[in-house]
Amino acid sequence: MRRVRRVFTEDLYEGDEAVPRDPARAPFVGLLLDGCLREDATSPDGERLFALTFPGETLSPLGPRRCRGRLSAIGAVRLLTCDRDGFERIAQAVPRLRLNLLGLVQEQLAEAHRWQVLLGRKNASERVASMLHWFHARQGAPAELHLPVNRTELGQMAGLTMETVSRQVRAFEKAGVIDLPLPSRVRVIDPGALQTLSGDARTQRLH
Amino acid sequence: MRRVRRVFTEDLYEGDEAVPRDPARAPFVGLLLDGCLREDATSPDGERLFALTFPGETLSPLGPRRCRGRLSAIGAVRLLTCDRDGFERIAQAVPRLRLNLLGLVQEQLAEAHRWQVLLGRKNASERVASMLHWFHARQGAPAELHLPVNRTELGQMAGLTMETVSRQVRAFEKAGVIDLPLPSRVRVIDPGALQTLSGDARTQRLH
DNA sequence: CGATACCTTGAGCTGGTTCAATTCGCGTGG
DNA sequence: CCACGCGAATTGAACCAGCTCAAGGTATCG
Repeated sequence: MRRVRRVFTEDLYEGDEAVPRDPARAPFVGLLLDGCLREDATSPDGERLFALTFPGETLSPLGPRRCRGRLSAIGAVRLLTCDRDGFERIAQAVPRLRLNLLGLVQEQLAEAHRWQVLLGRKNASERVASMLHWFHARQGAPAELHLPVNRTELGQMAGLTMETVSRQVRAFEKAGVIDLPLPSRVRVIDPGALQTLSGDARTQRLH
Repeated sequence: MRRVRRVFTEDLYEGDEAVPRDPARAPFVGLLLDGCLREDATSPDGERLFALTFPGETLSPLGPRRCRGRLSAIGAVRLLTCDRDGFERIAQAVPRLRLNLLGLVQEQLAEAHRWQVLLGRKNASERVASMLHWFHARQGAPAELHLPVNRTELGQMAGLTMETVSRQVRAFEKAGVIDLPLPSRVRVIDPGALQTLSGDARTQRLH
């Protein structure tokens, strides 16, 4: 444990500050302690929000392809990081860490596949329900879930327009599944209904 | 090299035969020598084609989430595989292999992100052009690209119906970008046009 | 030849986009 | 405190890309 603490450093970022991704300087692995991170992909027509990271989630090492995206802080961020050399040093002592590292990337792969299903097979209502349900679960199922991004950016992640996102969110509010004291604050009244609306309740139950 | 050959085994599969994925028995890493593999995801409403593997591409170890999908052969398949124990043994001798293993999973992550962009941001024409262009490149840019799956399955991957896939493919044929001696055989006349039509030509060039 | 499985094409429908107003939350200055 | 302004969210209405449904067309095989 002492060894781990020597190798990891706690980095602080302000809102909109970029987290370095250049393999030489960037964190090799990271654990998000506080705040949110956003990953923007650079596409031919400007940047678009691609993924969010919530507290307790990890950053895993990036392959050469992945570096194209921008990673930046939303609000104040505390990030526990470790560079490649540091990781090599503790991995030498604790070989099991290498397997954990593989698991980290695999978890991201699973996440990417969930988005693939969302984008490939779900309609607008299911997409928005899925996002709300995922974010709610990933934030530890709080009474009030915080949306760290606006409707346009939710739309970018789900492949929808801001208008469609807004309509679906309001529909859930009218249906009594959520309450919206503010556009960015969502009180989840019925998490089960959200999951059902997301269209993958059965898969979850079968496993 | 001799050590590698002792650890890897060459497995043969027939068309539609399933490749084991149980983490205990499944190939831990694999190199596809001949034929094609398909990966089907089990969703609430039946199985759907998720991804294809072409000769020369690799199979990487699966996280617990990923095992839900079915991996099976399309036609006659030669697969060079290695189980977890075998991998541990040679990795002990050749530490660099561990990093390559990570790179393998990262490559899959990059691929998943390409599909995420396709499904989230592209229209039908761009999706079909992207698929054709990717498959063409991954098969080594042959004069005649082989589509190992039917229109319905192309549609499942791209989030389109078989009819839309058919219409777009015919449109490319009429535009003189491809030729279709048979529905499953695509002579790529103008690979550059395919890439332009796919909508990510600029990104490619910038890098 | 007939059967089968896949592909193609057409016609209408519709979910989601687009475009164009409002409306809301909130900081600012009078 | 209230009017004002601004950015985001919401709402409405028209439109259209892709879906659905239906009717052939075509390669392959026994």
